Amino acid sequence: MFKLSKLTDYAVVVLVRLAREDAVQTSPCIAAATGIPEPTVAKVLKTLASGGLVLSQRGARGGYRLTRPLAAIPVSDVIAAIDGPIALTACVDHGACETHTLCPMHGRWDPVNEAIEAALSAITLADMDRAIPRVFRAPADAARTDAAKTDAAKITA
Amino acid sequence: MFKLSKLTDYAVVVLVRLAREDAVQTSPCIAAATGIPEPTVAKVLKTLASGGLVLSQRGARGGYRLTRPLAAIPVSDVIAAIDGPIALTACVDHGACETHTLCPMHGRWDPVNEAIEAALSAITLADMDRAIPRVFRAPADAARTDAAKTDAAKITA
DNA sequence: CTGAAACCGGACCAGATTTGTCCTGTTGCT
DNA sequence: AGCAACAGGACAAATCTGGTCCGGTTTCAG
Repeated sequence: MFKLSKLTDYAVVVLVRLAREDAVQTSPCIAAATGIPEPTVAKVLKTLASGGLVLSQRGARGGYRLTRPLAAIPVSDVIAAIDGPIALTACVDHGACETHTLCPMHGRWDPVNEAIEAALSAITLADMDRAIPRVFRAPADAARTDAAKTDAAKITA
Repeated sequence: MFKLSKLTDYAVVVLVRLAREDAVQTSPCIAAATGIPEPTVAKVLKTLASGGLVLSQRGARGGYRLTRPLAAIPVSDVIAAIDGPIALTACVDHGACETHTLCPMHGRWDPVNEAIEAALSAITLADMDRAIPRVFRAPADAARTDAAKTDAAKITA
């Protein structure tokens, strides 16, 4: 029904959260800060890493960090990383449906697909970050402060 | 994964087919012409009828016909009729997620949603009809022999 | 050198959603 | 009347997603 997966939603939250710190952040830490279950955060981060949106640092004291600023990440990249390439229907980019001869719609969705991709490429995560009503910014910031303290404690410990 | 349902795909095929005749057409007839199973065609048409995109004529000699020309039907209308209103995430148009205070992304997807809706409203079924490679234009009625050279028909957009 | 912390990558199950079909009215032409 | 065709919902099967868990590997700290 033309919705995107919840994982993509999470990915945006995680990425924005990741942008608030310079240091690498662990998935448990991000999970605590965002309220998303830890295994899910880990899964999202792994996917984002293989998509090249975040860098991973292995070993103790490891974690993740962004590869580019939020303003350089269009929404289309996040969706592509999580959900795979944007393709509204099976006909769009695979050469064709199995039966060329009977598929009366081959290539039909191409212009639609391109229009959507263009729209999605024009919006960056920085835009989405700005779009949050201020009512929700403050609490998020508060949560961040707390979490940051926790992080600091852990790091200095 | 950011795909639309197959039903929507069918709906476009059915609507385009419907536009080729002035007279009302029955669902069995359309099913035969498009190769889509008859019960499914009937389901799609019923949905489209309740969405106001086609008019139904009951009784013997009944059938369906378009309420407006293809050029006056944006893709967004078809999607809205089949899949419901366009809403990328649950947060988009419902007031909010259950827990306002903890949802750090309330309202975040709004600009994205609007961009997509705009892109979808700008493309009509007539545009999609034109987008079909010529190999597939005439032959919706009769399976053609030249299906092999579809590659040559790669869109010249 | 040893241990712990953290990522890697895949398998896995439960649940929701979608697909496609059918059945029983109701309407309206002939 | 009789028949053709739509109306509307119920339904089972299949697919997909969401979310979790596991063993393995890498790296840092003591």
